[in-house]
Amino acid sequence: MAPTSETLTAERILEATEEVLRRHGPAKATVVDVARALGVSHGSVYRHFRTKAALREAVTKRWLDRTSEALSGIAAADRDAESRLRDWLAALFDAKRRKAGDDPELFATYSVLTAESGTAVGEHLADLTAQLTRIIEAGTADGTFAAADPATAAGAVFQATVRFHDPCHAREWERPAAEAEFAAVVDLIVRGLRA
Amino acid sequence: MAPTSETLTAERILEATEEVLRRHGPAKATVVDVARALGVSHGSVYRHFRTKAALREAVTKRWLDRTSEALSGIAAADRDAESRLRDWLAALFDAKRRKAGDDPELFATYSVLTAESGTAVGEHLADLTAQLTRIIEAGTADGTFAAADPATAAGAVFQATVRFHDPCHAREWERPAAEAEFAAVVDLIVRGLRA
DNA sequence: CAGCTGACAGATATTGAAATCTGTCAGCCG
DNA sequence: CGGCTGACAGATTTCAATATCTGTCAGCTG
Repeated sequence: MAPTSETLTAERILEATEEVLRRHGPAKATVVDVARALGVSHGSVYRHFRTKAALREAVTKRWLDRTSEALSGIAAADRDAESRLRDWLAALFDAKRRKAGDDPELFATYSVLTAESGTAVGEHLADLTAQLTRIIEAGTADGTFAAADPATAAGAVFQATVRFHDPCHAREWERPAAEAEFAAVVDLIVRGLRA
Repeated sequence: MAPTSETLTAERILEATEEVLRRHGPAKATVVDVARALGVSHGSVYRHFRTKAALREAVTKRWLDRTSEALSGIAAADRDAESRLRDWLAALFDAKRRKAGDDPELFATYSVLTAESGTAVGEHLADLTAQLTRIIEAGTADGTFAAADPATAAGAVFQATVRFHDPCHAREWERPAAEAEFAAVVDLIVRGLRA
């Protein structure tokens, strides 16, 4: 807000961009707005990010990475594979549902950003399925699960729960039945994985 | 096109509306266009459908019903439950993917219509899960499947395959990996249902 | 001289006036 | 008399003029 005199860094630009996106929404947030918030000319912003699209993608990546990190703790926990899988899926659903419910406008903003993102979303999804793969590998090793190919199984689990983590289904997460529907899908999946 | 002199019926209006939607798309299709195509005044259309929204919903319902009918044959076929389930899911995916691939504009049109629809889509989904429920009930009866509550299981199966029939995932149906991903999800689900 | 500025060209978005559309209804026609 | 028409009010959409934005770069400044 008040033009700080610290050196202009990519990090500061990303913070200002998040703030501008939060205030103006994805359609009206401009590079000029970001520069104004930082008290610099918009030319300076282009010194750190080649295009507006690159700036938006960097903000998106930061946001996605925060989710990945929160979940990786559960994936790496020291518990039986089935509990970890259930907790991980529940945590993913919960995080998404909370974000969508608490601040719908901000969530809509990031939904637009992820839709226009080039590689950031793909990498994020690859990261999440890698976490799932680790859980299923552990379960296969200790005899809980029987998966010929843990990576394929992880992909199937991820896609079978798409309704509970993909933004395009956000509208349905608020319905009272959502919790029971989620439980039914997870039960079906876990039974499908068991040895 | 050429103003026919047959009596104006709801059916004829629906056909003309489909044609206008196909030509102009959902954003530009107007009631006046439909009336013009039929060679009548737009006031006459309002004699058969109270609002433009009701007219659009009726067209949507017709379109959805055609899908339901095509699938109900498979659901009622005289074969073992697991084959019927696999065929039914494959037929659903195939029908959707073909529609989206063959005429993307028309598919986009109907995606808009279903998104704005009030009850028609809900009824269609209820119809499809009812078909699934019948298959799973049959499988439970003959010992193939073990489902405490076939209706709940059917809902879970339907939602676990959402990625392969919900229009909001249409973009992903064209990717080469889609077929293998579908197979993996169906295998996981079928294993989860088995006794 | 490294980093920032601000003017610029072409692309995109906003605005408000004019055109079109939705939904109604009094009256016409067969 | 039942069904259709066409004019109408208010809402929505279109269109073109205007303003703003993106991305570049020559030159300023500390």
